[in-house]
Amino acid sequence: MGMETYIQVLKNNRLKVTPRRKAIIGVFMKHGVRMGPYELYEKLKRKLPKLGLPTVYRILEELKDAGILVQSLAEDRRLRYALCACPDEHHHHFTCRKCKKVEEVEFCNFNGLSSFIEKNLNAKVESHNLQIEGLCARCR
Amino acid sequence: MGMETYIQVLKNNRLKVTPRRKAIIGVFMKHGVRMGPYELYEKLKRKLPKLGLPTVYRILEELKDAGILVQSLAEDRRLRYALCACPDEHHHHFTCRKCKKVEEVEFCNFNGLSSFIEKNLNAKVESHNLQIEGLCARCR
DNA sequence: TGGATAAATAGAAATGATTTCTATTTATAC
DNA sequence: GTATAAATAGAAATCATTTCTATTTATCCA
Ligand SMILES: [Mn+2]
Ligand SMILES: [Mn+2]
Ligand SMILES: [Zn+2]
Ligand SMILES: [Zn+2]
Repeated sequence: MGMETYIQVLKNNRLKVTPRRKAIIGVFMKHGVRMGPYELYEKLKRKLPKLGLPTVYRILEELKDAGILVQSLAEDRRLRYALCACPDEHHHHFTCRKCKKVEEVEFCNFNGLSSFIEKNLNAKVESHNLQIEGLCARCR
Repeated sequence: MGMETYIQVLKNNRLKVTPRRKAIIGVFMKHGVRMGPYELYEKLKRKLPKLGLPTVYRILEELKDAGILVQSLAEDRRLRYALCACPDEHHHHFTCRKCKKVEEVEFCNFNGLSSFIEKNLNAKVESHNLQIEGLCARCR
């Protein structure tokens, strides 16, 4: 997806198209990697010396709500975000342990899981969250 | 599993069998529910008025390392722990959104997932974490 | 094109879960 | 019982995240 598409998503969500928001999206587009608020802040403060860390936190949250980013918690329990190409289709993400690249995984055995639990526990599955880690093609 | 079994696990891990450790295990055995450090602290301070919150944090971590508890992060991003009956077998856990009961789920399509990713991304899957939520048989 | 307006932002400060530190207590081995 | 290392309480520190307020800015419209 190009920047123009993301700008349109911002507009659709009544978010102003600001230099800060474009810059943050730009960093994600450039690196294709999972990043935390402070990492983005560090990467951007050369270009935007007056950028504030709370602004980064807020923008990341807004971009998540707009469906541009997905949020996750890394093993250090801190916030991470990554671009998500198709937030409307149910899918998961694979993250490389070494380079942090995030790739879409269009595979999910939700039905099998759901019917197993339905049958064995007589419970109703309402959501599931799957985080997959490993080594990407380059890093393996 | 009974308390005696857990006491043996403590001994196997060179952890002393203290009233605090037994009390924390006891709360989990009694409730079968996912709990956070502060919740345990509150439940225990009648019986153990001198209990300190840092002690609860430390014991929970130790019990996790010993394989008695599993750690997770709830949606509020805070620590939660639950008993795990068979830490050696790969499996997942189902948590009831309403009553927080945790049940074992001996279902996992790891092979399918792994070979999908291997084929499509040419990546190597090293770990996955699946959290399943819904309503248990009683609460649904 | 410029002014009005609400949204966005910076910077300082607060928050609060979690961790660290140190003196004291306690479980365990002998 | 005593010695020992492990465990604990309580105070304090840490630090990621959030809140607050004054200022700036993107957007809309005359
Ligand atoms: Mn995605
Ligand atoms: Mn288990
Ligand atoms: Zn990689
Ligand atoms: Zn329930």
